[in-house]
Formats: sequence, C-alpha cells, structure tokens
Amino acid sequence: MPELPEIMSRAGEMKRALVGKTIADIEVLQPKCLNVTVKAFRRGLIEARLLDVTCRGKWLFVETTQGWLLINLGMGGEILLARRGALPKKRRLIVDFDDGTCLILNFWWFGYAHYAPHDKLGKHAMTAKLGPNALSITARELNEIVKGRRGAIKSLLLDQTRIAGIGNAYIHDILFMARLHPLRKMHTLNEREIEALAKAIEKGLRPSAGKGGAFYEVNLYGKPGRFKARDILIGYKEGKACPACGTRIEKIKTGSTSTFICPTCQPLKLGKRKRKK
DNA sequence: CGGGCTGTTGACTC
DNA sequence: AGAGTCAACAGCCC
Repeated sequence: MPELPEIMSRAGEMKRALVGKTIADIEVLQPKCLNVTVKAFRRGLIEARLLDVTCRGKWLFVETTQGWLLINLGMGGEILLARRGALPKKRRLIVDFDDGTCLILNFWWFGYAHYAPHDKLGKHAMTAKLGPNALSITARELNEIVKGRRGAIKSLLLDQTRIAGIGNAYIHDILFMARLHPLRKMHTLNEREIEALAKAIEKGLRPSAGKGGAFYEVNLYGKPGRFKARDILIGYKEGKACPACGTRIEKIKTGSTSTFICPTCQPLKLGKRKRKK
C-alpha cells in the first residue's frame, strides 16, 4: 500500500529516469482508471516531453510540455520501467517513450491515471483538495489543523484534505510514537501531545522515505524497499511485546479499519492525573 | 474451495 | 462536521 515514503521514492526515481524523454505512444488496458476518454488521454500526452516528477500525498505529479499526468496507485500496484520487448505480465497502462523504454502502471485493485492540461490542474478535484505533505507540516501547523475539530485523531491523520500522505500502514507506528490512542478526540489533545504527534509523523515516515519505501513495495526496477518489517515498531505485530513496555500489542477496530496499538502506552482515557504518583 | 480480510477514495446517508 | 456504509473486485491466508 503505497503511502508518502513510497510515493516520494517513486517520484525521485521517475524524475531521474524519465525527465527529458518524449512520450511516443500510450496503451490503456483499463480505461476506467482515466478521468477522460482514452482518445483524449492519448491526444493530451502523446508527443509530450517530461519536465519534472513530484508528489503531493499519495499522488504523483508528472509535469510535461502538454500538461500533467497525475497518478494514484490506490490500494497497491507497481510503476515499473521496462522495454517494449520485455513487459511485465500485469499491466493496465503502458507509456511508451521515444527511446524504446516504457513506463508500466499496474493497479492491484484500482488506481488512477489522470490527465490535466496546464490550465486545468487547479480544477482537478482529487488533487486540488489535498492538504500539505505530511513530511512538511510543523507542530504549529498541525496545531492549526487540529484546532476546533472534534473527531478522532486517526481519522484526521488519514484525511488527505488536511494532511496528505499518511495511510493505514504507517499510522500505527505514528500513533504509537506519539503515545496516542487512535480514537482520542482532537479537542482533548494538549499542546505537548500535538507536538509529540508532529514529531511522530516525521519519525514514522522519514526513515522509510530515506530507504526507498517499505519492503512490501517495489521500485521502478522491481527492487523492494529497504524499510524492513524489523523497522516497524508495532504495526502488524499483534500479540508481540511492545518495544517500550512489553505489553502485548493489540489489534483493535477503529471504524472500518483496524489499528495496532499498545494498550499500556496508548490508553484511550487520558487520566487527568497520572496514576502512580 | 470458500469466506474473511486488507488497502484508497469519493459518493452518499443520517 | 463527522460518522458510517458502500462500491470499485486482487490476492493471500486458513
């Protein structure tokens, strides 16, 4: 499940590998991943030269001389660089370049490959509403985002219009490092806790971003990320000992998703006074 | 073999 | 505002 560390890594790889190339052809095997017709998509991007690749949250922004290619991998999938003669089996969209290489998009369940002309990028609703990147938010900004809201902190962290890039894989360790229960209400958070959360977002995403993403995702060349299972503190480690206190890690339902927590380190009821002195 | 689970997002309802 | 539900339909696990 690609989240900010993976998408940042893919953006860097794509920038290094693709800038300067010109799109020669596009083959769409799954038209429903587009926001326009196959014809309009091809007309928009064929003959475009790639200028830059960046990301905002889980979206890749490929800037070309003819507008933007916007990619979201949804619940999973790969972006691979290959040659026309040696394509991977699974593929839903193929972008051919003028030098015989091609970019293959595969979505596990579904994903998006959208086209926006230069002057329509601001009208692309799914990206226009994105909040600031999770790795560029300061404690002060986080405080502003949290202020006046009443919902659970987990739903805020996953709300891409407030904070872009966190998904349900990295969130377990972020909440654990902030010592916050996922269902804590935002209006009960004090300044110290918000500051801890801002630090935890950084600590939860930056190491993986520096290692090319998580081990369960592959890069443009098919190589898995170097952020390993042992680098994860409590996510997906139900029944194992909490690294901070030894309590058994639990998996709890939080709305329609689950969260792994340490019930000792992340109590839901915030005692006004700490027990034990 | 089959049922349950999992990730993202928008649309929709209450 | 926010919580809940659903739909899109692959692949792994038991």
